[in-house]
Amino acid sequence: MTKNDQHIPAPTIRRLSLYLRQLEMLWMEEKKTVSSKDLGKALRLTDSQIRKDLAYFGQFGQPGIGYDVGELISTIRHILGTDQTWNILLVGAGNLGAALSAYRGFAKKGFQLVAVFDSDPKKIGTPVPANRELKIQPLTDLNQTVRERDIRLAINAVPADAAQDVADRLVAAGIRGIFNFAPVNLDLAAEVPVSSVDLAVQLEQLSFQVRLSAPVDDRDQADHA
Amino acid sequence: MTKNDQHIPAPTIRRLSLYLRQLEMLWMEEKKTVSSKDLGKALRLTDSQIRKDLAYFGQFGQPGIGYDVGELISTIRHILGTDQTWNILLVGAGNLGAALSAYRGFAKKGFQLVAVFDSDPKKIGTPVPANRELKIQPLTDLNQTVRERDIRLAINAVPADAAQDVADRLVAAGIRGIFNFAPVNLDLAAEVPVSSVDLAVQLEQLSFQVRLSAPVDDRDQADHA
DNA sequence: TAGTGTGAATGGATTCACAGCC
DNA sequence: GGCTGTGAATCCATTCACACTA
Repeated sequence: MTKNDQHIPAPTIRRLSLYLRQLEMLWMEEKKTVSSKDLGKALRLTDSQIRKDLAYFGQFGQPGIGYDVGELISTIRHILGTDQTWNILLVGAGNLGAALSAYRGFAKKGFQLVAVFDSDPKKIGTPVPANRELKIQPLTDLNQTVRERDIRLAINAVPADAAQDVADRLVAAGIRGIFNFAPVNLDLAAEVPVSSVDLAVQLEQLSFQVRLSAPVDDRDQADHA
Repeated sequence: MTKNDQHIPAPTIRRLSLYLRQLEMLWMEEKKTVSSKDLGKALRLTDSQIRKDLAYFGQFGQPGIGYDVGELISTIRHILGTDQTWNILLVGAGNLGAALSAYRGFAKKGFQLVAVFDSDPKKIGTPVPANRELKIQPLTDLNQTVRERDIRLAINAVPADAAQDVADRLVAAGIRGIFNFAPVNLDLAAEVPVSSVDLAVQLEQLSFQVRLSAPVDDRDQADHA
């Protein structure tokens, strides 16, 4: 599928998801084609960057016209692997876990939550809020469920001190990729990709950027914007 | 504070947060010093990268010894701006908002949630779950509350179709940085930094990486790992 | 005319390699 | 011996510029 298996830059892959999101919006608005310039304006990227990114995977554009929105959506979905449905599981039925299991955005992209696990004996067997077909399972079910439901991706939403242990068990059970919410560095075999979101770290990054643009320093607020 | 206001690469800033997280762990374990090599091993980075990152801000290391853990923690906190407390607010008291308002990790890093807003009239005035001191406020309170509580950062956890409107109102109210959970590109003035987390996009990225390392293609699973 | 695809040029970030210090 | 700080070299990603096409 890719043009001849050269190496594709990681930033390109990240942007592909953004292109897709924007293209899906255009599709809703019944736009049939879009140029790299227009896409770039919406996403604050240069047009040449978009063309180069897409060119890694083939030639989809029509000179003078632009890209076909529908075709490009299918293509990017295929590249990213979301043209098929992925079964996913969730470990950790706390506050965050509950919110994630209720989130509709996953299913919209083809990620189907098919199992929820927790280590708290009091929670085992209780239904998952906002997804009444699922019951919370014990971690001892992990291997069997992963095999039976052909699950490749897992969301890890347990507290920091349990995260590494849970991650190890996920990998042992056959999980191939982990979406990690615990504020720790998971130490896993390199073949198991990990995508981490550390909520507090993100805020920290914001606070830095805010201070850059607003040199408040050690004094009280100076309100000359 | 920085060594003479040269430009600091964005990736360096991102890594600073990871260094800090790791250093705080070492601090718990009562490690007094750490070398760039050790830090690098834990975070899967090269030692020279860590030294270069830190050198942007001054000279903290001792040749032959390494870096003083406690001192480096204070320094990075100061650089990132988290040596002081930031008041933050949250808009959107749905599932995700509830989980975020219950999250302890923010306070641990010095981010104090002091107000929660929602547009649903039925929710106005009800207490915030897991934070009984706060009551959900209407968006019309925004300007006043931001001013009175000196809030600079906002978490935007409203549905996609409301996100841009809410973001505009946040900026108008004086918010300086937005942590955005809606799966849309916010179009804001460049001076207002935005840090976005799109949960579905992250899973998409994972699915791509999994397919890279596990060429399953269009056939059934091939189980020669 | 409007817009793609792509080699060449540029710009940034990472790694190397080593002088200097504990 | 162990480790930092930093110029130089390398590597990688982005942007430029233009031939080419509808």
